[in-house]
Amino acid sequence: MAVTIKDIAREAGVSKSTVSAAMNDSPKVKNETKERIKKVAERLGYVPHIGARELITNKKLNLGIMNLITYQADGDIKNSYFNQAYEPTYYDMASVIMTEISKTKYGLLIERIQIGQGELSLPSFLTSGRVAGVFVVGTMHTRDYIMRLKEYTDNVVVVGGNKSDICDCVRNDYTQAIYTAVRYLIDNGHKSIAFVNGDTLSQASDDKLLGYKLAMADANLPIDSNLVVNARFTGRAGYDAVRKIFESSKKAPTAVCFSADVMAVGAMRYFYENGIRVPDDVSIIGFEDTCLAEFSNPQLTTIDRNKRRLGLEACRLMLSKLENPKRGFQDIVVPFSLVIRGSVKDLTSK
Amino acid sequence: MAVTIKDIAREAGVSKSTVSAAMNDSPKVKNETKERIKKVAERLGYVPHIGARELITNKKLNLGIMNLITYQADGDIKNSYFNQAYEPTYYDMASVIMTEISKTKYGLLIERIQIGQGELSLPSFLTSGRVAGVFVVGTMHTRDYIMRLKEYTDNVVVVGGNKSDICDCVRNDYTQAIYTAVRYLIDNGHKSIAFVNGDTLSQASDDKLLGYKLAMADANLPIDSNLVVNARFTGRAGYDAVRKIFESSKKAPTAVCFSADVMAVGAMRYFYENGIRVPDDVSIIGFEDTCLAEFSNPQLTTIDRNKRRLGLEACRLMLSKLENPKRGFQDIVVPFSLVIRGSVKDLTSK
DNA sequence: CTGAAAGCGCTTACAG
DNA sequence: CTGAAAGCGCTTACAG
Repeated sequence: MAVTIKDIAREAGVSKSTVSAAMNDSPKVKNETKERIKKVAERLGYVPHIGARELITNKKLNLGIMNLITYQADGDIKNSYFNQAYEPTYYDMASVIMTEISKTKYGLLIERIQIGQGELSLPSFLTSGRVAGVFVVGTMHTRDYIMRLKEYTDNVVVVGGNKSDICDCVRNDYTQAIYTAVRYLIDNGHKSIAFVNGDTLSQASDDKLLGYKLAMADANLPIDSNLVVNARFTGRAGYDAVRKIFESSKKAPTAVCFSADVMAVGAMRYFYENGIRVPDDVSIIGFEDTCLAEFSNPQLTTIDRNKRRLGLEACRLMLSKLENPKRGFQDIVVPFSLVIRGSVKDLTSK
Repeated sequence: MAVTIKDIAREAGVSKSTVSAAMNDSPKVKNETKERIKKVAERLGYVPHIGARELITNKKLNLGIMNLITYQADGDIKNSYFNQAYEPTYYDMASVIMTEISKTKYGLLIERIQIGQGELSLPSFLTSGRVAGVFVVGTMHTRDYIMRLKEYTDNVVVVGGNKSDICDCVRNDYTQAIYTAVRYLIDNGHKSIAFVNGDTLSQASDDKLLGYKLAMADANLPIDSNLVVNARFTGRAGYDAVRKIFESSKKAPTAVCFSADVMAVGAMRYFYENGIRVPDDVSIIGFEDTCLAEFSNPQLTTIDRNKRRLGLEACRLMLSKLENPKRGFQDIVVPFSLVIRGSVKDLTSK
């Protein structure tokens, strides 16, 4: 049996109420008594019972994080990383949140949720009433889905998605980000630039396309609709996208902007297999800055979303909402940055 | 306010005891009453209060998973993926566990723990008494550390570590695995084979070294001690290891076996930068089968640890221990398999 | 400043 | 087969 406030009360010669007040640093308890009680608690190895506390305060002391998984055969992590959604991105985001939340009084539950296949399943930590709030990671959800979550809790923070009027959001300015990427290609002398956009179901795809169009327009470059395609967030999709572009175009583009690193690195396989050299024959740029970008050869030039900051802000928002449930929803836009590595060739100095 | 058994009792015209028994499918309740009660519960949207249940049963209804992180500056996920421990491996393992545990009555808490820097920190879900058991992912821990964990719970399952007499273990036969990898190189005609082993602190390094030695001995191949090095589990370490080997050897080895994919792919950067072609000039083989292996060019031949099976067995062990706390500790060895891709050249057909 | 009492939502003997 | 009572470990008014 674990030690309880009753044990401490007996040992310290005070009542349970006093122990409780002392452990919660209530100003009602004399400092001397408080210290004596705390010392006893320490000695006895007292750990408050979370369940009892949740019961009496009518507040949950856990938070949940849900990774929205798509394109994957039923929980099977084998089945080729190349063909499925690239999950390490979720982990990067989640890992910051884990570290931050572990410093608070909350525990952090985690669940992977498969969505996009008919009915939307909900995380069981939500439906079983375990959590005081949830972090939703990823862009592949709809407003309706968030509404479903909100039947269980009002404390929803979407990390790396889009602006929403029904929950807190932490995200990047996707239009500006892709604009910056394409602009960088243009500044390096590229004129024929393909754009491999993300999934049509992703909330960010429209913003990204706008960024591409704006950058091209600002440089007075015409847009060839054959060079703009949508693809899923997998290596395979990136591979297929560039194959289609390079096999069908009379004159291949000199550069390709991808709306996710995973597609860019997938495309590198196509280039490698076909003797098309990066960056000598084609320049490419990604978006996200995953480990894939740093481990590829050449290393991928990309846009760093600042996942650490994204996670930090998400925690801040969650904690503030928990403190002050009535405050309005917030939308935090985190700055991104261009990471120049080795996949873009400068055509101007040539 | 959430609906409680009291509400259901009133609505169904029975006592709280009966509601409780009915919801727990006790045989003591007549089927007819049971169904009536369940229907009411359903209609009212009843969700049992986990905390209350934990309190009265004196059992925790959450489990914890801890990812043992090494080589990393204080929770900072930026700071170069190339230079730090490769975490997606943890995520792969954890992801299977998430999926499995979400099907049970347990919730799953997650935490990243930095170890190997002086004092061993414990996950707060353990010290705060939230969990009924913990999954420990990774090889970078000591027996002492497991003992520390066991001060809090007897239900510890180490996933992907080594055999232990004080907890359940799910792992691979590292000696056999590396033997198989090296043997594959030998079968492809390689005679001068370097071995980049893992961190000296990893529990598996000794086993792996043995596998290398056995394979070489079985083929009557001499071991050049200059070709056997230890390295940390980072891309940078793999890079540095092969640089050292290739810069110092008079005759470079024709093949290198790495005890982790992350090091192999890190080494590919060195080869790429120095115009050493894989597999034409040097053959390499990894261990683990991470996404890095599939996304590299050429794709990395490696050993698949069968992470899915590893995670599945870990869950099975945890659940069985929870059911039957007195059973002895088990040691499950999961079969691995060789995944042949494009990083090994066949010298025999030449 | 300290203590006695009530009660959160559940389960578990025990009585009928 | 069903119900009344006790109690898990805590916090929160309230009384002194």
